[in-house]
Amino acid sequence: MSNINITLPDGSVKQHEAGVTAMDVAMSISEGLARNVLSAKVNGEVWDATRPITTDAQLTLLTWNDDAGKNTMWHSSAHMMAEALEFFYPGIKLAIGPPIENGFYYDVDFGDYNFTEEDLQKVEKKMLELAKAKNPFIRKEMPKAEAVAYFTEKNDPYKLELLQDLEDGNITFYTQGEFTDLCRGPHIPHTGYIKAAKLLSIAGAYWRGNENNPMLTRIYGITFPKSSDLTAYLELLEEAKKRDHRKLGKELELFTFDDDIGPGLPLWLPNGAFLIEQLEWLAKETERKAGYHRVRTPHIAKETLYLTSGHLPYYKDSMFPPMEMDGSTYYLKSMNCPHHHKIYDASPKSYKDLPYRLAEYGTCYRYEKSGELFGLMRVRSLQMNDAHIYCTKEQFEQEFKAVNDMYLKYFKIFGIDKYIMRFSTHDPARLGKKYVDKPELWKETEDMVRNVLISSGIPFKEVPDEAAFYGPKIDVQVYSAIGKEFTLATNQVDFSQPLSFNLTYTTPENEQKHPIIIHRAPLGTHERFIGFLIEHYAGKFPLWLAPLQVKILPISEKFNEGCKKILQSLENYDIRASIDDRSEKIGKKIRDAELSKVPLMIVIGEKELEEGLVSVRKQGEGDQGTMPVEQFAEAIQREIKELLSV
RNA sequence: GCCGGUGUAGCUCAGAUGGCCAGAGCAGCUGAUUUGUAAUCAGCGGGUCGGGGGUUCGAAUCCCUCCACCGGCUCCA
Repeated sequence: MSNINITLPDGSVKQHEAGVTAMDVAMSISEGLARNVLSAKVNGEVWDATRPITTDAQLTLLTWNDDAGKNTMWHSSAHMMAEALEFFYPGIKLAIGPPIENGFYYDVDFGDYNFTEEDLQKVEKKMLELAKAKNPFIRKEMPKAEAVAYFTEKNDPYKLELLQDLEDGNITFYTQGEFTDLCRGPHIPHTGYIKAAKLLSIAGAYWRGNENNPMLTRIYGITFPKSSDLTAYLELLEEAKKRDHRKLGKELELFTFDDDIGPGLPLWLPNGAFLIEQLEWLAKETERKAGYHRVRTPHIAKETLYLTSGHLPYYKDSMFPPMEMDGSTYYLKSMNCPHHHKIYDASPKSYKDLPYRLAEYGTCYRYEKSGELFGLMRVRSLQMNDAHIYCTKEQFEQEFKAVNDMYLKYFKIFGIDKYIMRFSTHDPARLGKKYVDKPELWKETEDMVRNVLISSGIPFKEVPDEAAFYGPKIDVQVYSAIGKEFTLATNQVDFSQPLSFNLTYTTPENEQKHPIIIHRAPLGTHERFIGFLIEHYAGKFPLWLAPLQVKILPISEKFNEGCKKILQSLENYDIRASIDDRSEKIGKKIRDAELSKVPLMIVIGEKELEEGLVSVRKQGEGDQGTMPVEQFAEAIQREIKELLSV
């Protein structure tokens, strides 16, 4: 047996016999480490920790602390769940069972059986039994013909379909206990690594994600190497539920839905409307300083507008149905762009007018399919922080960068630090179908955007075939407290609509040229942005946003009159306050104020009124001691200023 | 739109197997109390049991249908 060199992440090289496994290497380091190894990265590829290594290799041992290690365990867990399912429901057909961000799922065709939540528990129990058995995962390479024969015998059309796309010589099977599956791997050494399992939910899912394919039953689950991890995870889920914007929106009286108004059409209650006005104020201030003009446009327009813009053929199905009026067809607007283009075009433009920036909190209506609606995050009526910048090619870089800087400024104000910029480009194969057929312009604008992104040092991820039909776009992806990923804001480049609308400007050489358009919406829509903020802040809005900033709590009704004077002084400082003048005990008033998440409370009794002081209490933090009213008010003003000047 | 689930008072929820006037807590209103840092006491009002249709002597409960919401899938200019 010859020796091979194993290079570890710290750069050290160890000699081992060829055929050594990652597990053997781990053992040679320490037994404790070996117990935690789930899989291993061998020359960049994730392998079973028990798979023999026959050549010199870079080796990274993967444990629960590595995403790849977690994925290995969850992937193995999906297999184990499949084994448990086959135990109870022989003859079911299995589709795919991958690991996901939090756990794993398996798509299953149960035939006529209706698998419900009640069935989850016994499957869960069986899984734990299988885990205890410490069944090893055994990898086996398989010729394609043999694999096809196996699944033909097993009568599993889904696996056979998957096999069609796989190359012969590249097919592996994994077996653990009584279960064998077509699988690329890798897997954990044996099922005993799984100490806790929870099946979370059941859902329908189309085979291969195509809505024309049959619907399978998807079972979601999660497993852990320690049962305390599971408990912690379930607590986290509970916490997330408390932050759900739909729940908090009701509790804090921000918005509501009504059957007679219609699905996806939020009604903004006074507190929610206040948030909207604060955001609009912020946007207006920011955009004024950045040289935008504010405009206003109607909520409907003629069909001809959307034919010119080219939106109609792409989006007809997701627009509200048309209205016939006076011999013309009208649509509720689902985007503001063409309206703004018409404003640009209302008068001739010269190069001296550019960049020309038009901003509007525009109200749009989109017919989202009923199943796609989701609280405030996906709605049918929305108010967008929209603007369009018309500029020359030479101005593009600077304008685009300014827009990006505005995004970053907003993120700082709101303390959003977990986000990614997703740069969506076109797919040349779909020119003329999904994308306007201008290959050279696509390349040019995509290069321009990419260059700005690189030169400004903003981290981004490039995704092909996700662009808008008229140009590449940058989406800002954020993560809500309940773990869902959302596009919060979007930023697009458009070389196409200036041509469709024949928008031009006069150059210094007295020629007519088309501008480039930047579409941008850093605060997205009120609906989604506020939905996100509710979860982001868990309903505890920062002082400048909080609809009510201070709740004044008199110790007893005797002091209500005195509190009115304090209220008056706070109002003179533009502070939003109100008095709890009910005949309740102070403990009750504090409790109610705390639950309503008002950021500041002041407790007022005989002592305070005599000395001209207020006893300050912060939401969630308790008693802060006493201070003069003026000092309290100035502290609030100072904090707000700091929050907004980033 | 598709698969599965849910729908009882403003909110959170009880109401096996169909059977006296459909209940509780919180919130609301009225009164008493006049309170020192997370729930004072008493009384009162409030419900087409999501809508419609059916089965039955009798339906919140069983069946059909529509609507809305929830978990996903698909989609997201």
